[in-house]
Amino acid sequence: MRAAPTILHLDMDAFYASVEQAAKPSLRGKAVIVGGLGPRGVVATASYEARRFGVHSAMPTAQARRLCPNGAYLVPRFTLYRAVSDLVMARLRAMSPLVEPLSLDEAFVDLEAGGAAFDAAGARAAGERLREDIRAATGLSASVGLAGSKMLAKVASEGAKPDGLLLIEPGTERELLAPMSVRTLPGVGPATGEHLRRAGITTVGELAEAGEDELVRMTGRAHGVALYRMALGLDDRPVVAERDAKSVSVEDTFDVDLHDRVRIRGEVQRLAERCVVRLRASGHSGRTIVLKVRRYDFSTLTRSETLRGPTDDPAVVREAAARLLEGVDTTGGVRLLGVGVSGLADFTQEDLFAQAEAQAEAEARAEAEAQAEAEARTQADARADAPADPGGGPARAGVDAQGPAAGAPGPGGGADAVASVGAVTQDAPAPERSWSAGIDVRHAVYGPGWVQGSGVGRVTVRFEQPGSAPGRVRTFRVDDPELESSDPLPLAGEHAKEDEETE
DNA sequence: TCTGGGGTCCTTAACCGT
DNA sequence: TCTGACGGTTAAGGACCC
Repeated sequence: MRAAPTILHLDMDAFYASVEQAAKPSLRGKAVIVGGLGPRGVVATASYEARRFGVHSAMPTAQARRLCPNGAYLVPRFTLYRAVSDLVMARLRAMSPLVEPLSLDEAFVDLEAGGAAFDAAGARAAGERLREDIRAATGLSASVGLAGSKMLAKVASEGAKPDGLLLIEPGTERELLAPMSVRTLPGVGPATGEHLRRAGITTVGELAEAGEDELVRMTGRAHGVALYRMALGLDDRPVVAERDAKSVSVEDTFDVDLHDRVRIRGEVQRLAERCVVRLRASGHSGRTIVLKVRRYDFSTLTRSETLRGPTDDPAVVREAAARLLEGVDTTGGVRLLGVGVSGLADFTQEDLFAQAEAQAEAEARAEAEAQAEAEARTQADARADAPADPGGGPARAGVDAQGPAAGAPGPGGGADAVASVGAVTQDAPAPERSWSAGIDVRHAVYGPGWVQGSGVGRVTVRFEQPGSAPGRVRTFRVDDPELESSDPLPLAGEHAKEDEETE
């Protein structure tokens, strides 16, 4: 157990919010909240300035607005975050081949495997170099934790935040952990935390004292064993580079609950299509179709069906999802619908066979329903665009359209159903362009900027860009022909240039 | 105006076959 | 032939993570 502290955990500080601040000079030093902006949105990330008001992630955006009414509320722009994340991950991979990304802003690195460090001094040096590197490449701050195991490295980076580095010396971990809350251990969330609290266990030290048998009895086999080992600072999970996806899913929460059964069926069909697009983009097919329904009272249920073989055929997934929906009572209203595929397989020869079989099966059944659904879909126009893939051909097509990517307003917040914004409704075909707060735009005269807000037929744009000084604000009509949405501009990083060539 | 979206892993129960 | 143990698969739900 005397492992050298050469496992590194990297955590970008308030990542989404920090990227937005880097991209929008006028927001530096300000409270920035990134998340869903609709009536049912939640906060994804709050800048440290916003956290001072009590805003934190997973909080309903409405509550955040009450706590911090003057913050900048922005919609997340994942393509931009992914691009920045790629720059960061590239730095990590330059240190070691053993890099395990956990999300866009977090990763483990096994420094020893890469020959980057073999002892505490070397690890600390590598960690500091990495932080400088990331700042130079992206302008963002990162926190680094170093320890002899993944769990401890993560605890360390948590303690290092923001913009710091913390190394846990081997031999000190038990004393270090003992006084900490059980909630600091990965895997202990609200439910387990409360469960343990009722048993009088609130610290990691008390967890260790309880003993393995007791913990297994309280929390179940796998959880109990893992908990006990973590309480002792024991964790021998390796850093694994490539972990393949186990499922693909899409889901939508609606601004208002859906009651109309026809509309619900239509939404399920749309979700199934989107799910398949993603499934194919990931190079997989899948065998189990899952329908998820969250009802008006927030109770959630799932229904699943396993096919005889894997498929990536939109028709097959659509029909399976429709079948699953028939077994669900939606009276009272539905707030969320989701469609997923699990039991993933890479494409293989047999798939073609299984697929044809599954399809024949499904087709035999659906028929009549499909008719009704087709009609339902007409009303759910949206910007579905969807090439539809009529011929039903194998459609294994290499690239398949990935959508307009980047800055496109995207379906983010159930664009339909809006209307609510009092009256108006000019002759023109409704607001077909949605100017979500935070997205990038370009004006024919004033150049690049971003949407600061919109409403009552107006959109307010701030004209500035990553390298520039804080910019001026101007207001336009939402249908101003000189205004268009645009792709995010790269952040102003010293070394950013070479990497962008590829984009 | 309470509570997103994308995942992972675990547990339990039912069922099937050996 | 009946019964039981056991393992694998499927389905459903829940906790947790970022």
